[in-house]
Amino acid sequence: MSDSHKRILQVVNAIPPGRVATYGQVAQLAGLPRRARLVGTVLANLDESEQVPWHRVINARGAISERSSLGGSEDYQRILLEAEGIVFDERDTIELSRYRWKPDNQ
DNA sequence: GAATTGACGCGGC
DNA sequence: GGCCGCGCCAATT
Repeated sequence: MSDSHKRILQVVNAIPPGRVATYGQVAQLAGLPRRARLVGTVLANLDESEQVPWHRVINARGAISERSSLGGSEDYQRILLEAEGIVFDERDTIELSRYRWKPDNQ
């Protein structure tokens, strides 16, 4: 496991419930500016035993990017987020200005 | 080891 | 935020 991977997982793991973070944000917090895509690959290859709240990581538009291989539960991520109090609008997006995680204030 | 692909971001139009 | 193109890095083929 690379150090970059560990830092990414650490950041994702630090996202408080009821808040979300974009890939770019996670990448930057992990010390990897503009490596949003890397965050995606790492999460895609996540091991089951990692126990990371990957559902709190979304794309820059505030929408959910689903995995290549859907395990049948396509809306699993959305369900988890709604369970934390996050509301989706008609376009299946959330208000980033309201739910985005702010590391400074948490 | 080169080419391809992939949970993306950002600047332009 | 809709679509297009470019950039970036790792895993896969």
